[in-house]
Amino acid sequence: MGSTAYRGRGRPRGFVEEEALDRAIRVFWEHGYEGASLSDLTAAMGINKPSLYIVFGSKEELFKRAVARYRDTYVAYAAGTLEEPTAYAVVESYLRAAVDALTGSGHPPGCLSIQGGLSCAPANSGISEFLAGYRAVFEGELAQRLARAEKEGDLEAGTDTAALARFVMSLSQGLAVHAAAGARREDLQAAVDVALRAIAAYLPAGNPVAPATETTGA
Amino acid sequence: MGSTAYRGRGRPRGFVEEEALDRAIRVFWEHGYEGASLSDLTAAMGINKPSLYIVFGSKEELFKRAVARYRDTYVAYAAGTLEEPTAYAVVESYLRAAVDALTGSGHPPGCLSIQGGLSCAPANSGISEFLAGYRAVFEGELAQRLARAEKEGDLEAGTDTAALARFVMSLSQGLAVHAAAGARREDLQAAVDVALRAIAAYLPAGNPVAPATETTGA
DNA sequence: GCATTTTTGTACCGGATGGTAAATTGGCTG
DNA sequence: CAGCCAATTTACCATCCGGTACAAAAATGC
Repeated sequence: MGSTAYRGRGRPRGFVEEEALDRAIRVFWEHGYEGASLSDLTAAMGINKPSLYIVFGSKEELFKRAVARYRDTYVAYAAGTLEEPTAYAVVESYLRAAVDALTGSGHPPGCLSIQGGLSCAPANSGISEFLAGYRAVFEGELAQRLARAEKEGDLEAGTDTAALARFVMSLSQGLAVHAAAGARREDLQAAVDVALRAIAAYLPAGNPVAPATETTGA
Repeated sequence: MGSTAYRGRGRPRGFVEEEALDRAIRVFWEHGYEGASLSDLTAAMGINKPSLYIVFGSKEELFKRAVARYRDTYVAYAAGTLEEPTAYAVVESYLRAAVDALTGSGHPPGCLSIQGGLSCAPANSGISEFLAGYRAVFEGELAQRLARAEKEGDLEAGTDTAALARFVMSLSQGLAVHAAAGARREDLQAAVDVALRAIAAYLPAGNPVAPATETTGA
C-alpha cells in the first residue's frame, strides 16, 4: 500500500511485475492463448520459466492476469463512455472509441478478448469460456445503461434495450475481427456511421440528439 | 465424371472423402486450426494419419479443403440472398439466414471462418490470413450488390455502399462471436432487428420496402 | 496364380510443448 | 562476518505435436 513496498529478505526481483505483464499482453493479443508458447512469453517478458511460475502460477493464471490488466488499461476508456448524458452519446462515444482502440498504433490490432481464444483445444476450453464471460460483463453494463436511458425518456418507450446492447457489442466485436485482419481505421468508422443511423431510429420523436453531419475517422 | 468412377488397381479406400472432410470441418469448427490436433482429426474422420496425408497432403491443406467445402455447404445460403430484389431484402435475408446458420442445431455454433483461427502462432500466421481473405470475398460481393442497388435507385443516391457492406459483415461476424459463446437464436435475431432499422434509414423517401412489424426469431 | 498397385495399420521420427528439480546467485538481517 | 532466503540459471521431465518409413492387406491386370 504505497511506494514503500516491503522488499523481502531474499534476492530482489530482476523485473517489474506490471512491465512483464504488459509484455505478456502483447504476445497473447497477437497470437492467442494457444498460439503463445511459454518460450514466446518468457522471451518477450525478459524472464525465464521458473520466475514466471513463481510469480504467476501457470500459463492460464498468467493469461487471466493479463486479461484483467488489459481491461484496466487498454479498455479503460469503455467505462467512461457509459457516463455520457444520453443513450445516443453513449453508443456513439463507445463505438468511436472502440474503433480507435482497435486500430491504435503501438499495440496489436483488434481485441485481446476475442483473439485470445475464441475456440480452443478441448484441454483449454476454460479459456474460451473465461473470455466469453469477460465480454458479457460490459454488454451487461451497457444494457443497464440503456435501460436507464429508456426510463429517462431518452429512448423510445418499450425499446428492447438488451437487444440494442447486443447489437452494439456484436458490431464492435465484428469490427475487432476486421481490425485484426488489418482494416483501416477510417473504414471502420464509416461502418459506425451506419450503425448510428440505427440508434437514431430509436430516439423519441423530436429528439435533437442525432448528429447533423457524420464524422468519419479521427 | 459420374457414378462410374474409375476404381484404380490397388486396395480400395475404406472411407468416402467428402464424409471424412465433413467430420474434419466439425473438429476445426469447434476447436480452431491450432486447437484441432491430428489425433482429434483422424479419430473424428475415422482414418489414420498416413491415409490423411496421402489424400489431403498436410494439415494445412486439409484445413483449406475443409473451409472450401464449408463454404459450399454450410454457407451456400449466402449467395442466394444476394439475388433478393432490393437492397433491404438482401440485407434482411442475409442477416436472418446468417443467425439461423450460426445457431443451427446439428453442428457447432458460430462460424468456421472466425473460430478457425483469428490469430495463430507465428508458424501458422498463414492460416489467419487465409481466413481473412476468405471472409473478404463475400463482403466484396455484398458491396457490389449494394452498389448495384444504389444505381438502381434502391438506396439513397451517394450511399457509401462499401461501408454498408462492412457494417453488415461486421455485425454478422460479431453475431458469430456471440453464437460461439452460446447466445440464443432469438436474442441474435433481436439484434438484427436493430440493424435493419439502420438499413431502413438509407432507403429513398417513400420507399415501401421497410417492414411493418419486426419478426423476431425463426 | 502371380506380379502390380494402392491403402492400411503400426511404429516411429525430431522437435516443441507446458511445467519442474536442483543448484547458484545476490541482497538483507543479525 | 555468517546465516538466511528468495529469485535466478540451467538442465531436465513426460507428453504431445505434425509428419513418415515400413510392411501387411486387399484389390486389379495379365
